[in-house]
Amino acid sequence: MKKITIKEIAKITGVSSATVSRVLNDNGRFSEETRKKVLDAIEKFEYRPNVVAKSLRTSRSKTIGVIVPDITNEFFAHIVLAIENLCVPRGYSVFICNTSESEEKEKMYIKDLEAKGVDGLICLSGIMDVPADVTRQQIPVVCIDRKPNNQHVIMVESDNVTGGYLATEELIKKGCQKIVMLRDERGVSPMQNRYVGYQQALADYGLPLDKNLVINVQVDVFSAKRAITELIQAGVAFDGVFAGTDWLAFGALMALKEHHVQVPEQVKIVGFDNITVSQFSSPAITTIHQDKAKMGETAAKVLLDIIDNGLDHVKTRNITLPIELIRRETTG
Amino acid sequence: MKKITIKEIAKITGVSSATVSRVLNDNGRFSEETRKKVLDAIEKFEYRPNVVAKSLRTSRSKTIGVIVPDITNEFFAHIVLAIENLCVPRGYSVFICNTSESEEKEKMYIKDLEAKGVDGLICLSGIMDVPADVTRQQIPVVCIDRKPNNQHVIMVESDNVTGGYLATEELIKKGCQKIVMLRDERGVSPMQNRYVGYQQALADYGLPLDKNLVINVQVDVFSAKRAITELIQAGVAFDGVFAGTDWLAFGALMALKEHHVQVPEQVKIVGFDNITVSQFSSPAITTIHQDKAKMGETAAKVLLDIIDNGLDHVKTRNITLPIELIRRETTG
DNA sequence: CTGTTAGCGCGTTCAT
DNA sequence: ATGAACGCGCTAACAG
Repeated sequence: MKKITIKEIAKITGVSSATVSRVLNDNGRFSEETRKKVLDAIEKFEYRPNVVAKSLRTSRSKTIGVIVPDITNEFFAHIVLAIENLCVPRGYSVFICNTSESEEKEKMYIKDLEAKGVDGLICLSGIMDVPADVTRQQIPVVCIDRKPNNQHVIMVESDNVTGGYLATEELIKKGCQKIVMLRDERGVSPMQNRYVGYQQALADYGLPLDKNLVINVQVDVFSAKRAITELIQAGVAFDGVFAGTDWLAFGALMALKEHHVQVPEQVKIVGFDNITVSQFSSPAITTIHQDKAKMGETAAKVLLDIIDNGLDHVKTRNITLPIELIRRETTG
Repeated sequence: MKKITIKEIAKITGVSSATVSRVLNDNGRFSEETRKKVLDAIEKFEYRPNVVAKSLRTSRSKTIGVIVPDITNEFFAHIVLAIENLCVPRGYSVFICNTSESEEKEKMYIKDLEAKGVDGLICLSGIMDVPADVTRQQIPVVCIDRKPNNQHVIMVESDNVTGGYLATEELIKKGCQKIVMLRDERGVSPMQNRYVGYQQALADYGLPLDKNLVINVQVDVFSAKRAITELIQAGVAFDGVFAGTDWLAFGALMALKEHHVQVPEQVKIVGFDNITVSQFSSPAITTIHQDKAKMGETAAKVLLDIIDNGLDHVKTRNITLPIELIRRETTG
């Protein structure tokens, strides 16, 4: 069965295609009678506008692109889902693009999305800056969880400094004196801010900053496990771990359990993100909750706002979302 | 900066737009000299073809749609990632659509994707049948992990019967006599097949099928936990649990731990899927590994094959992928 | 090897 | 309130 076009609907109803178009887009300048006729025919013949043609004509694709490092990462998946849940009801479709943490892929995807004529872009926790020739194209861009150098880019992130502070404070208040921090070796901005919070808390409570306890790791369970194992084997004394992500916290927990270090009795742990692993591990991991849904929703809202009303219309270029300490067993 | 078009490249290089198009698509019928000229101009002016116009002209969008119940579900996320990893290098983009398990949304998305002119569709573990008016449109459809009624739909799934068999057999061989099965109350086809395997194994080893041990639950941790808790409280005797998914297995484990039932000493557990929760829970859960990457990859491969060569070209309409028993601590 | 022409399906003047 | 005509950017058929 061939697809039916606007022209055929016009012929069927005995009006011109222009009129059908007007009815379709509710542009006025048609009588109630013709509206009925046209709508009936559309219903009857199951007409669907060809969005490609529409897109070519209007040069608006009603589509946005999302660049994400890894969709199998629960944290990102929740954000992406929130973006979609906001955009689709407003008539926008979403291209989700996995970069697998590859800078090259990221660049490739952005160019590709540009060629596809997306109306806007959301970049999640990306590595590189948004290419200048993209932003020059006037395509609105909103970044989540990453500080780009481009000035004219909007940014949405959690209050990582406060998060780092609360995490560290919790450990201190529960009696920890020597607190390890496990952080992303790449020194990305969110992790850097968590580290700032860590330092502030130590300072506020009169604890020294011991650089030997600040460990840079790759962001995966086993790197964390290895790092903590090495610490134990080297005989380094510590009684608390602030892990930059829940997976790092879990890796730390694995290492401690394996060496029969009691958690939380001998060592306490706080993670970051509040993803399921922290909820369901045993003992359950105290963590800093990031409102992933809100992050995605906010970014999408701002982006659609820019698309509709222009960049100048937006007041705040840096949106910081509150975080929350979730107390569980590892600081019990 | 305005976007540059093929016509302008033509003017600049002093050839016709048709020739530029030929060079662009490597369609032959142009000299090496003009190729150079055109390519240079393209490079210099950073020309990018307008894929929307191309799409309108060729009525091929180089885009496929993926319908998925929930992208935050690790199992689905891995499949989707595999699909994308296969499609993108072959020049196809992927629309990922979350139905949130809603039949209405699923229907809506499929119509939407149709209007967008996707070249093909992959449906993941969907609830309803693919609407007839979509398949009538000749849009190729491949389903993963779900048995649709439509005859002309290709199907990719794990060998769930064997999976159910191996899971149950493992429990039996480790000494279990009264094996609970936790399964999806909706009776979807993959789960049904796992149940068939469960029955076969029981029969082969001369164990009776006790309907009281076959429990229908919603597919989430807490439903499983509740179901097992009720079983314990009701004083039902059992020494093994075959859970239809790893999350169900984990819920069962939670309930058993809470009631101080030793796992695996008193009750053994086998899950299904092999996702991280089974790997990292303590004790780690024995499970049936599904090759998610392969599932996504296979479905995508077949779909692109149909798009390129037509449906008739495909030999097997039902593709079954092997599974594997992963022994861990819950059957230790 | 290359240019001319004719749409793909739609929205949008500019008429009436 | 409605229709005719044009063109968005591109590819395919035909002519040379």
